[in-house]
Amino acid sequence: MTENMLRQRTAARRDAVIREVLDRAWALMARDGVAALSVRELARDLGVRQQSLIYYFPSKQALLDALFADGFGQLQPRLAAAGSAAASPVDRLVATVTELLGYCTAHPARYHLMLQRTVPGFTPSQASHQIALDTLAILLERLADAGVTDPADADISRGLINGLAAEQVANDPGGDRFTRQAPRALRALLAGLATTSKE
Amino acid sequence: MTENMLRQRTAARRDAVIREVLDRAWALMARDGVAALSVRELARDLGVRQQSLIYYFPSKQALLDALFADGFGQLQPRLAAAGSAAASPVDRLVATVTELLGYCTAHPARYHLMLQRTVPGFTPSQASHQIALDTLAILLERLADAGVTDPADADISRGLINGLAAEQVANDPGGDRFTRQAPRALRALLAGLATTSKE
DNA sequence: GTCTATATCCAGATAGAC
DNA sequence: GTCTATCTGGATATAGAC
Repeated sequence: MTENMLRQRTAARRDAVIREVLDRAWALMARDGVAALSVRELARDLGVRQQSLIYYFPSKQALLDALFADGFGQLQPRLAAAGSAAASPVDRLVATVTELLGYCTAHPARYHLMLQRTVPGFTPSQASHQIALDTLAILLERLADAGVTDPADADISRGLINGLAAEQVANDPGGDRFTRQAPRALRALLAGLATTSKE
Repeated sequence: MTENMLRQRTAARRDAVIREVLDRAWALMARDGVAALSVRELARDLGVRQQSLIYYFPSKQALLDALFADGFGQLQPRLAAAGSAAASPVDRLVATVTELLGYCTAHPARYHLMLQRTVPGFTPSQASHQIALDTLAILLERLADAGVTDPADADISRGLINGLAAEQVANDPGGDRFTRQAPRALRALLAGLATTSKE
């Protein structure tokens, strides 16, 4: 067994541990809220000492940043694949938005950390922020394909999408009162924007 | 001087102290974020001991609840008065939404506490929640006057309005990139909803 | 009404043994 | 890699003097 093979094995094990830590962190956040996550409690939940986690994540900031990047790393391929069999660009946009809203409402804690971004002292690193921008780019591309090329109109559309997610998570958690309106809301907005002058 | 007059004077003084505490709390939240507010720091800022504030607010929860109610108590008359000189129901709706978005972006901390509601352990009391509902009712009434009578369409409209506020506060704080689109966005959505079937 | 003193608990981070 | 031990500082809340 060469030294290189050993290094691969230990690296793989390290990745597996990190994966488990992130999964447990998501679970705790889902249960108690994003702001309630403490490294101590996470460690207790994992059966180790708080200090041992520092070996993997040197600070709480680093842990939150890893979670942020992890969330977008999961969301991005889902958005990219959404509506691949759609009959029209608008249908594909609707499918993409439905996928996004499904993710947000199924995982309110992720929505809070990744998109709402009101977690106490947290700001994503530049690298993690880039992953978020790349993911947002998918949505903007689908919007453009559906005819929303004006940046102002894209901002409006983003607002509607984010707003449906926000209302859903805040005022009907676990339900679909707001998100189920997304297809009609989007089609109506697109139609309205196309016929409403910019005064 | 009767005992009753004395009681009034001391009650007035108590109200004045409470007013000052709330104002300083809003200022600190605006500076450091809602979640960062601590009773200790607030007391330090006011020049008293943390324990003295408990005389006015028995717990941090009570303080946050008072702030929540105070914010809606200020917002409600502003919304009620908005667009009183408007030429049409739609114009009045636009004026009301503009007022709301102006409040949210001028006071992101209030938006966070009152409408975003992701403050660690905070849930408003039933009484405070009612004030929030009464305020929301003004917006719903203006929407109905503008022709949005279908509850589903009202939900969609709420989503758009809240979403523009959320995007503005999160992605262009201090600017007006999203909120300035509100009039066009609203008019377009209303027009679109009126002509888009519910399939 | 405001204070001192204190209780109790929790957080994140560091040093260094093994 | 994980541990024990410890540091440092923060939080909310209570008891009781003045």
